[in-house]
Amino acid sequence: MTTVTRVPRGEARARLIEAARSLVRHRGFAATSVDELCAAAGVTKGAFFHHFPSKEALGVALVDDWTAMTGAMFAAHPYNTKADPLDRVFAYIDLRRELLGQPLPEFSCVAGTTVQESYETSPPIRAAAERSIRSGFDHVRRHLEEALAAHPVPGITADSLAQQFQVATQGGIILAKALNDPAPAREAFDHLERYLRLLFGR
Amino acid sequence: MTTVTRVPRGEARARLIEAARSLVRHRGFAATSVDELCAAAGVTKGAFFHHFPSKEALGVALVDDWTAMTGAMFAAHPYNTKADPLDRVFAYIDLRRELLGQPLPEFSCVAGTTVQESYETSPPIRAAAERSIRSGFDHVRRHLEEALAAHPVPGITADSLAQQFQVATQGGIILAKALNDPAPAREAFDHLERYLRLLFGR
DNA sequence: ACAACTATACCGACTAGTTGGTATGTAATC
DNA sequence: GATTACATACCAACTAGTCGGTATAGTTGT
Repeated sequence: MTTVTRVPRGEARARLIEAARSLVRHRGFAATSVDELCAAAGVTKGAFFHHFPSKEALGVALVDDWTAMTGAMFAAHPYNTKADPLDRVFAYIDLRRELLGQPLPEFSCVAGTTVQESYETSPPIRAAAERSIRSGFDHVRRHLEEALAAHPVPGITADSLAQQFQVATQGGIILAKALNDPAPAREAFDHLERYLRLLFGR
Repeated sequence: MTTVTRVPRGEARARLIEAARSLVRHRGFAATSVDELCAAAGVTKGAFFHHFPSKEALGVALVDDWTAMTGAMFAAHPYNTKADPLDRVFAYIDLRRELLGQPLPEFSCVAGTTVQESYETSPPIRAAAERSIRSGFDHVRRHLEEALAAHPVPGITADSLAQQFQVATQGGIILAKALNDPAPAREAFDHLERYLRLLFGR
């Protein structure tokens, strides 16, 4: 007697995205089949193609959901309340380092993983990844703008500095995957912090 | 009358790796089929499985070939002859920035792309990517060791600093792919150079 | 010098299983 | 009673990998 615990009506879409987030982080997008996705979500193919016109469309939805998820997480964090903008930036770095305590597939970035496979093959997914990455450095950019307004550094823009946060994040993840060790990802933030302290004279 | 220009005997293996390098950079490993690989190399499936026991084996060969290729390229470059180790490091950064002048798929890193898809699904490919990444920062590490010996910086090791070169490289590539623009990759090296100048007081 | 043998390099048809996607049906909800 | 939210059965195309065969190069005995 197999207990057919069905996914409650209305939850299929969310479950599919959840399953996709996990599977894509572990295996990548191309290597994850629609059938696997459905099995992991506890849903049939009918449900899949009811909610998404294609696998590609799920990819876009996945990345956009990721953008919203991470955005909400960073926006809700108490580090935003600190008075000094540079303190907020350093607290943000602390937060990112904390995230690296989880197992590797748990801190890997859905947008970063996805864009590697789709930047040429799927414009819609690439565009979604771009939105995600941009939203990522928009978070720090505001704090950096404030910090630079109070303490200008010649030749440095908030924009290009904010990009370095994503460079450290994404580069750190790849190193961690290649060396099978989260340490280099952590060190990437150590160096970024030191760089900022040198720039701002802290 | 179709001119069946056959690949000369003995070249099939090299052609397959060449084709793989190109296709993987454009589409990723999982999304590239063995049939596509053979077609691009101008070779049949018999040749493929004569030289490689599996698609995974080709992946390993591809990444190892990549390691040898890039290693030889950096080793042969004139920047190695400069007297001052830090000058060598800066010249290396210049070289990397120059490479970013090519179209995106041409400067993307085979190891970085591959490890994203295979770090959990294929231990042999992940191991090959690890070799590649390590060989990548071994190049700069020697120069950094010399530079640090002459001008020690408290709390900084050549190893962890060398890793930052790969972080900048890999992170820059992902940003470039996501934003569809090589500029952030170049800026990653600008910031890395400024960081080094601050650390070493140049 | 040449035939006989062996090993390597490659060809191309085939297969069993998987792929993304569809067509049609049915139960719940508005 | 119409729309939404699924389930099930199905399909053509493609997947990695196999297998019997052939063409070429190297080796060896005479």
